[in-house]
Amino acid sequence: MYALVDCNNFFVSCERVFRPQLEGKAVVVLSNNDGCVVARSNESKAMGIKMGTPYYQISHLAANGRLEVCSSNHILYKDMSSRVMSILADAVPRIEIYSIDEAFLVLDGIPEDKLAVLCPSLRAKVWKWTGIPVSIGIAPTKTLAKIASHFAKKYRGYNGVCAIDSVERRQKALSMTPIEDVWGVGRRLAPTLREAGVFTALDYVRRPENWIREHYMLHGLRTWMELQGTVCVEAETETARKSVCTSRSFADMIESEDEISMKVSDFAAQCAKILRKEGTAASDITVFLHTNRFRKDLEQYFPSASIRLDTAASNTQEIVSAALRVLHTIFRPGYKYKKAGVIAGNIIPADAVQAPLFGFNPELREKNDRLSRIMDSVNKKGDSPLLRLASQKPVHYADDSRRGHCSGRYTTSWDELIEIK
DNA sequence: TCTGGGGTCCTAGGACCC
DNA sequence: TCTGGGGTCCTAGGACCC
Repeated sequence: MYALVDCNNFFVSCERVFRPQLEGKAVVVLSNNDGCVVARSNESKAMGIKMGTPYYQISHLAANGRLEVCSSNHILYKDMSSRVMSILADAVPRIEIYSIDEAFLVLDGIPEDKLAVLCPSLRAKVWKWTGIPVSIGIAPTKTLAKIASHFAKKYRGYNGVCAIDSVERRQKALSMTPIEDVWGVGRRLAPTLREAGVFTALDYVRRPENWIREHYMLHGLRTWMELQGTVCVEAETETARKSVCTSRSFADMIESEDEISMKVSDFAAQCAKILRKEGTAASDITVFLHTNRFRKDLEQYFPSASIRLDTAASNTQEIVSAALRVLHTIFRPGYKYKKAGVIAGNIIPADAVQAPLFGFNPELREKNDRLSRIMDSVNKKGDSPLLRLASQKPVHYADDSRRGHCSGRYTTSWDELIEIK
């Protein structure tokens, strides 16, 4: 059996832990630049505010006091997440952290009588120790556990824990689950399924295997089996990540290549820092630019290009230099850019980097790597890097992202940063 | 005026090999 | 006019997830 533990309205719940006055109120958490809604309390959901709603469309609600607004505070959310996850990890032999607010518990080998008390007590413990409310769904497959957790969240009678542990319960749950709520059925598939007369998860499993295979291929077949209780989405083995991406939308559109270069340098430096932290190196560097897709009155341009380094790298100098070279090939003047990003791909363990036979300068590589290590040790404190390349954003530049409603760093320290300043 | 960020997997089709 | 058969690998793009 699997249990899916899902934190309720996670970002909002994190904010509420430290600002209890938000309890019972309609609250939303906004994305970068206070752009759009990424988390909602039950009260704001009830007001009809949808996920992804642009903030400017609901800002009047905040102005007249009907809605509380928080800018996103990922440092806080990550810390709260690790607290929740460590409690879960202590309780069961095996846990797979699926996202910042969700984890699958692998319940194999836990006797049934213990299972019945484990999940409710775990939920109580997380609540008591962190202040985060969670819902738990228990079922033989991950896809069914997802459905069970929806029920646990939606109906108070379950007290936050719902198990799909018999054929009858499964049938009932499937019949009550709209097809678009099934894990693996997204925005694109749901409308075509409905057109084909598939409205619920039960409709879906009643279709013959061949029909599923023909229209939805391997992915659809897996979901079809999982919904019937056959495990297809296996327990994850710990896999190394394959790419790392840093990208941002800009509060204001940017036209100059110099200014974009500064941003791209920062993004590339951030990717390099993550590579080093994880003990890996990348050899594919991709840079992309976006104009503002919502401005139909402006010329649009969405370029992207990559280069492959001869030798996988993780030092800031080489990654940034590669990113700037790529940027120069795609940048075209005359456009108003709204977003840029850097992706470092083809990631390998740092100790598996192979140098090419020719054209590789080990002394230079060692020098670059050492410099990056030194930068890391100096920059360790605080989150605004003190040492950076000249191509990056100068230290005296203001943080230009919009974050008008940010909460404090209640669980992580500012002291080191203040000391440095 | 104002619209997020970061991932994974799968498939089709092209490039290349003999 | 008419142009094989079989295989692998890589990549771009599309779908999905949170």
